[in-house]
Amino acid sequence: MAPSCVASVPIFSGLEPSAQEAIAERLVHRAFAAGEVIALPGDAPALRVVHSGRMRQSRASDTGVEQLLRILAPGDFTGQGAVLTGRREAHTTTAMSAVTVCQLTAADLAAVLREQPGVALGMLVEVSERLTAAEEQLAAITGQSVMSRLGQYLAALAASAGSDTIVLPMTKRDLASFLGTTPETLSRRLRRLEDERLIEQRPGGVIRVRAADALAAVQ
Amino acid sequence: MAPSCVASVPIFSGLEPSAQEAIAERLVHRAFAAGEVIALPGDAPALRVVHSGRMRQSRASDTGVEQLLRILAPGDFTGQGAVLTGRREAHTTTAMSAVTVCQLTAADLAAVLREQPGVALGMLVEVSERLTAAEEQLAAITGQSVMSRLGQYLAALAASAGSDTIVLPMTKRDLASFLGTTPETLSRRLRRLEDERLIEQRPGGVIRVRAADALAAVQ
DNA sequence: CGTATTCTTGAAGCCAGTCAAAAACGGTGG
DNA sequence: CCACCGTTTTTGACTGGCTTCAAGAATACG
Repeated sequence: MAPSCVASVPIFSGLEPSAQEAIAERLVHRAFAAGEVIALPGDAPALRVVHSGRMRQSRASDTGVEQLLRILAPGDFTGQGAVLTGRREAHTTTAMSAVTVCQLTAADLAAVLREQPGVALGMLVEVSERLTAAEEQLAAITGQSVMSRLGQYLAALAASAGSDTIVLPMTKRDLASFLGTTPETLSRRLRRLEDERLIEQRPGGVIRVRAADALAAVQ
Repeated sequence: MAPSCVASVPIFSGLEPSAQEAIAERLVHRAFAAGEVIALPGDAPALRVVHSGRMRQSRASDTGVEQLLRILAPGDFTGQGAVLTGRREAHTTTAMSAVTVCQLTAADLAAVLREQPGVALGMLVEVSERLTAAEEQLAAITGQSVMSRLGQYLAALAASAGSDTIVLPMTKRDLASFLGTTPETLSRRLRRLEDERLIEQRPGGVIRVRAADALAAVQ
């Protein structure tokens, strides 16, 4: 399992076999059951790469309101913020399903980055994309209504799925947190989109997008 | 000026003199007057390092509301998002004062990153910190009141200045945008903080913090 | 010293949050 | 296969923080 893990991870897969083996030796594998906590704020820094399953990452504000930041799928990594800056972990990470992760301590990651310059570049590209996404979301939350954010989210989901029937990749409660609102408001906005004939809801978080263009342009 | 520019920039300053010279040859220097636009959404990607002066970076939502993302001081860089992912520039960057920048095209940055592995690592650390900051702000905007965000901002400013008298590093209009609110609301909240004897406002954006602890804990 | 911004203040309206409870859903064991 | 239970989701009523629009005051700058 160890070598296949390294090979399946984008930031390591481009390396030569000998380099991959060196990394595999340092990696620690861990498994978590659905719902289990993988990391809490204040934990020691560690780079974690998802091998299988999905995990959710959130951050609580001072008042306790939780903001869902992202969902990590196989190949995605997390923990670079704490590892690179020497701070403690700032996020809460939990397993959404049964999850296996490959873990690297701060010291081991430092060694890998020194020996394998390509890894830093791969991580840099990924972190840059996340930063752009976070900044886009910041602008959307301060400048657009919940209705508008929801419409764009659903339109984007349909576009990336290449189908007009989509399955929400998380519970509606989580989607509300991700969009920066409450489950009550999300429910009402979905209802309004249905009333306006832009979507059609079916059980199990299945949504049929009837007018993607209009959905992405909702105010 | 060219060599001193490379030496004064954190992501390049650690390199050997010969490497710095190689980078200096690729750098293009540009100067901007206060208020001038340095980059607009849709511009061709380029890595820009601030040499002198300060510039502001913002992002507009679909409805036109502007979100101030950050202010760049000498040594800070921008444009990595577009350069690394091959997309077009997403932010608006303007000069707050007279500004000189060192610029690197996407192709030249790629060459530098290939030849100088240490640069990618330095950029990775910086971009990671920005991502953490953006995520923190995201959680603050969805989970805390304007009052609370303002209190924490002022307390942090006083702490980093090491003094109880601080000068706002931007106009109040910009601060409102940065905090995700409007100038009107910011004005009212500052007034309330004065009424509660937590701060004291003086002309020119000068604020005396009278109770930093209470300020950081305001709800 | 005049003028354009920036900032402040007032009044009114609305979007979204909160609290509360009913309804729907999904999984489980008998 | 179906009744049961906990969770998720929905709906209703209400509240409130913030935004908006508008106009006046203060400030900065040429």
